[in-house]
Amino acid sequence: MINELKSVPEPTLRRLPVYLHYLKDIYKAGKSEVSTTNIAGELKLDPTQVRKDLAYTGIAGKPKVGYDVEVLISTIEDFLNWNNLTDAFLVGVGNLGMAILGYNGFKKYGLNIIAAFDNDPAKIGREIHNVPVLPIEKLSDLIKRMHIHIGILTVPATEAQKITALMIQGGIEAIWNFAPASLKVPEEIVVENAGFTTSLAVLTRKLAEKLK
Amino acid sequence: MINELKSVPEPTLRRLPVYLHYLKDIYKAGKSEVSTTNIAGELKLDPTQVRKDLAYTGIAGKPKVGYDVEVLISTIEDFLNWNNLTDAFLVGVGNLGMAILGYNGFKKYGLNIIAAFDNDPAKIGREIHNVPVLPIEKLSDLIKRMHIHIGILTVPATEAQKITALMIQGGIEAIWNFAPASLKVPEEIVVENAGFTTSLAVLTRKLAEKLK
DNA sequence: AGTTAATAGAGAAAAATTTCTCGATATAAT
DNA sequence: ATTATATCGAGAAATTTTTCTCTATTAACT
Repeated sequence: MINELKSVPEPTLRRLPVYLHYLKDIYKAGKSEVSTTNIAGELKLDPTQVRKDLAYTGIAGKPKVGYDVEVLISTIEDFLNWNNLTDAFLVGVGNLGMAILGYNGFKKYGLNIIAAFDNDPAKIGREIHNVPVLPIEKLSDLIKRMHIHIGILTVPATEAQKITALMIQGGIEAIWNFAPASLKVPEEIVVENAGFTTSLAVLTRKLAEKLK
Repeated sequence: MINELKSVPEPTLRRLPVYLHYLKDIYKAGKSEVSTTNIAGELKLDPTQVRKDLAYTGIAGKPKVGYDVEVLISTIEDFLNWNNLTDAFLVGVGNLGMAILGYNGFKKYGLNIIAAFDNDPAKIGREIHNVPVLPIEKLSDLIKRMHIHIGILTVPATEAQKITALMIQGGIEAIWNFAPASLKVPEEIVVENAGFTTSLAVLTRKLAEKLK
């Protein structure tokens, strides 16, 4: 039972990167200490909520002062495992897939995309932003051989389940799904849906509510 | 007070597009009726939860049968206002901005991107996937003149607040923010953060928890 | 027609999440 | 040293969200 990680409420988890970004901002601006009163005020949240969220990461603050910004940043990053690079495969080198390959900031978030896969002969064999594009046929086997844990899914919705099956066959642990589809996976596989449509639904509905 | 739209719990809102996708799938497959038992089983949710979610859209089901799939689809789409096209501007024609411009499925979600903005002279004046790229200087004024309600923000985090200010100056109503930054906006502006990092945090933490 | 089975919908209960209250503690000012 | 102030952290309360329970309704079967 040693080293077991306690599960965190998902709302908390979703706020942590928001804190992190703000903390990096003020760190760059020279602040070395910060209180939850300050964070909450800036991000329009409740101070107690921020305190409880931060408590999950295990950090301790000092009364009257708050938290050491530098320590807090690295504690959150550790908590999210963003200080360890994890290799990942990306499948689907379309518009979105290319954009993701082109964004070279993922290393900051612990993600290292080492290969991409597609079925378009025009793309296979090429390198996109220094990442080689390989044929889908090799996906399963390479996941297995290279012990890849994270698969990034940027294929059309129609292909999503098929590719998912291949990933699982190879032994993938987690899938970052950008397709607007809900994947069928065994219980133990981590799936995080990052499709635009969820977010867009929130936007369009709130706008409709606002404009009556 | 007539025509006031009741506000929906956000968790519900986030599930609606998931239902919608599944419903379209089974509709294509020829099913004309569906029960929440079925939906919930397929999406691994609780049937009562699905029923309560759907109830927000105002649809009524029939005992023993469930809901008419076609009616349900269009009811959800109406609810999200995806049956009305809303014009939008996109700002920041980088990797992600281009990918979004290249995805021509947004009309299905009620979104019509009619112009893009950037400060790169090499891009200004060109058309990307039939959308003209204009200089940032014109952003504010065109939002005002064309009564644009939705701004899509795909600029680097460092520019995000600056562009946000320009959008608000023009009178934007809602911002779909893809930058990993939390924007400062007046209370009445709708902001939906769609940055990757939130989603990635959930993925990497859950994976870390799973692998202990 | 009567019976059975499946499901919607309403309301209650349970669980999760957020917000409030308060005592303890560290810092700065007097 | 004493006092005043800001904030953490623990626990309680309130709120929101999810899950459970039950009744009524519809359709298919006997």
